[in-house]
Amino acid sequence: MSTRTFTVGQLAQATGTRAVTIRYYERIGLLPSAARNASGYRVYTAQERDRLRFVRRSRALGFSLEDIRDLLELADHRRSSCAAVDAKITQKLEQVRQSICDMQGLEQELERLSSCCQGGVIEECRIIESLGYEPGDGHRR
Amino acid sequence: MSTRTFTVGQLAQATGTRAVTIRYYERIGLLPSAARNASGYRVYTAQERDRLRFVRRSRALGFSLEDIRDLLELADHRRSSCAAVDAKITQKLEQVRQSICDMQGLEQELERLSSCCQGGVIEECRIIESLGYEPGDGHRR
DNA sequence: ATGAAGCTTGTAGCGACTATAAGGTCAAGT
DNA sequence: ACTTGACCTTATAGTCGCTACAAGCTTCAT
Repeated sequence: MSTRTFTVGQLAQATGTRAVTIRYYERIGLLPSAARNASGYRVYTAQERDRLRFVRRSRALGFSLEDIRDLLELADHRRSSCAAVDAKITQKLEQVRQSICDMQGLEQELERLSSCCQGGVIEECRIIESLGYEPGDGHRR
Repeated sequence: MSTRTFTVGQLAQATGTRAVTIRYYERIGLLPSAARNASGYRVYTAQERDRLRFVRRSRALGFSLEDIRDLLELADHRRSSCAAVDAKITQKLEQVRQSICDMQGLEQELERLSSCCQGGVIEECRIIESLGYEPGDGHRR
């Protein structure tokens, strides 16, 4: 049995998180209060490392800390249905797909703007014009 | 000649911005300090409306307020080359494309996770497992 | 005259960190 | 034994782009 423990810095290393972020997660109650050694240093177990990994992977998938709080709560009830978990995943998937669409809209608009730049001066710039701006004559010589 | 003026609320209406946001833009110096009428209300001209429109369209394209500060500075120098403007657009386009790629990665990962849910209980849930979490036995009956 | 809507200012809050300060602890080297 | 440097502790404030709230003044329609 592995009884390896971690300091906050080692846990940071092992999970690709910053130590300050780990303390932040503890402060907001996303992670439980860590045990302390004689001099007050936080001490973590492999299980806590896994929990943090779960948090970080969920974050990387786009879940908010509130979402993750819910996911952890769900995950801790081993005998409950995982339908709620799947629902969360599906919902996030929908959000991500919507974001992709939005971004593709931006991409097209930026392409259009870029292509209409002929390399002249601001005064005739179609980009600025396209963005709805007619600068004043403060600098018109 | 149109000498129409706007109150902050009318400007909000005309540009799809909230009045508080307009005041916020003024406070951080993104928009110049507005003129005031006798009772201290802000009074805007059509030119200021256009400037705000430019800000909002740029925001909608994904530019940060700092980016927009730069764009406005560029746009106000009518005789300068618009190469710098085009560079900003191109750079943002690259960022947007990168974001789309990232999001598509997320999309795939979420699809994979969702498809591996067989509708059982958390204990056997591949989703939770895939996210690197092995819950403790606090709830194991 | 009254009430609602709109304006003013200032301050505090959101999410998810990040940065800074001021100090305590530990291991290694001299 | 002492110093150095890396690590740990706490608390507080800052980031971005707003949003919300409070407390009061103005304008407008009824």
